[in-house]
Amino acid sequence: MAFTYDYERPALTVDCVIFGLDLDSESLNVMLIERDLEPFGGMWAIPGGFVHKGESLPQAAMRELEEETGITDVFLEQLYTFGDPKRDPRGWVVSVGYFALVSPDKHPAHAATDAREARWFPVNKLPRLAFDHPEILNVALERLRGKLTYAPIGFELLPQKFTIKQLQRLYEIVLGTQLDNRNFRKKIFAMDVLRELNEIQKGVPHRAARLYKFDEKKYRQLVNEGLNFEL
Amino acid sequence: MAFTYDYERPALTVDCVIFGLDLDSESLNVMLIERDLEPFGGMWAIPGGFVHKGESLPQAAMRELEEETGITDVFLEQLYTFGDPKRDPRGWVVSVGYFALVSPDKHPAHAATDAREARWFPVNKLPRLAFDHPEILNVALERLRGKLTYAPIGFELLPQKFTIKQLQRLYEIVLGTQLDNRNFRKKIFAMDVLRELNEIQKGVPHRAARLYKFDEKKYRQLVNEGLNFEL
DNA sequence: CCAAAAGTGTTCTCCATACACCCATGC
DNA sequence: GCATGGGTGTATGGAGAACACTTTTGG
Repeated sequence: MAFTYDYERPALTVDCVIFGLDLDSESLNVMLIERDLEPFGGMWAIPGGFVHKGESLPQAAMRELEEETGITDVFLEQLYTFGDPKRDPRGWVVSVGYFALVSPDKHPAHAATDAREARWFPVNKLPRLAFDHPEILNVALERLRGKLTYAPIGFELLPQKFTIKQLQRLYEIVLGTQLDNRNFRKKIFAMDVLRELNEIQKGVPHRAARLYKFDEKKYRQLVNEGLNFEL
Repeated sequence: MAFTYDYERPALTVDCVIFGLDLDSESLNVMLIERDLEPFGGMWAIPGGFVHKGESLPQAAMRELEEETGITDVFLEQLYTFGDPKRDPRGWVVSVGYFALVSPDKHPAHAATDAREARWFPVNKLPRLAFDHPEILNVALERLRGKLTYAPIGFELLPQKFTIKQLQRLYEIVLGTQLDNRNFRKKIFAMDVLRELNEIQKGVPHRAARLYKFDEKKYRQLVNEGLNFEL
């Protein structure tokens, strides 16, 4: 029993890279908070904080998310653990990185947050970041881009009801590519994971597009039957 | 400064899932060690141990690997971090999981280890494992299988010089599929990442196959030019 | 010369790509 | 009726699946 205490222990934190999509400005955004304490006072940082005893890691990540940004109920996935002994000037602090995807339904990517000092930044117009947060953010971005093509996580960044074009824009924005309209539609419809709604877009100055929902039940079922999502 | 000490800290460990391939018995193996201490005394476990202060996580993983199994200089990649507060009956122990791939050149997957109590087990004939190690092992296996198809990590499990057939067997063994001989060759040659050697297999009672090496330099170069490895 | 595995040629099908076209709606 | 984006049809090439075939070597 005793030997678990024979070594000095690190402090343990979670940091959450929170992604949001702004379809108006066509940008992928990240939520950052302004640090008031030293070190790195006045700089921007990824939301995060210490893991409490008795908490699981995802619990800690969700708690910090809510405390610092007011965001709840989002897609959350463990990213990577950063443990370089010099990553925090205050001492030995190991951080488990998470990444979160928030839908504009739950939190508009251009609006202010409830929490003071929290703001969205476009991923290509980031301020200088505290600690090793640039690295964490890079890892998160790579993961998001990588995973987008083979897992249905993009829907987490869209409103529940979306048009095919919006879905396509999402892929184009995040991956930085241009996709052929026709072929994108064929591909996504071929997978048969969308439910067509009897509703159309509103407030556009041209033909309104049909709205769709991601059908998660059907998706799971198809996966069991051997489907592998790919876009 | 003081506030980094306001919370109780977890013990931090690394655990390494070590994969090896035995081409004779055609099995994917995992190296396990027999625990002598309680809890879980007498059960088998994934090699691992406490992270020391001043060490980075990969350093700790490599050190534990060498101390417990004698294995050095292998492919090592961070897997996932396991932090359930109940995962260790001794208290709060968070573990960063790693997975390692070892070549038969460096450590034959059927031989005994230098370290006492360390042994290879075929992944489909595992003993009961201590702690949450079954879960860690599953995550590692999924990662290995997933990554094998889109990253050139399979070569880490083969000797430096190998035949195309051996490479194919590797994929068949790990993925549990059967691959068409002709098509496999076409695919791997089409990617142009192997260097043909002026050497052939020895000691086989039939036509000897040509030996190849993975050409890492060429691979990196091709990746820069837009190649994406896939098998 | 024969068994056993190495290594090759070739057809067929399907799907990603490219691009032209028609449709619906607001102004 | 025309501009704007939504939505569809279809020819083409290339890659993967399937499978028959030839070559080389040890005994």
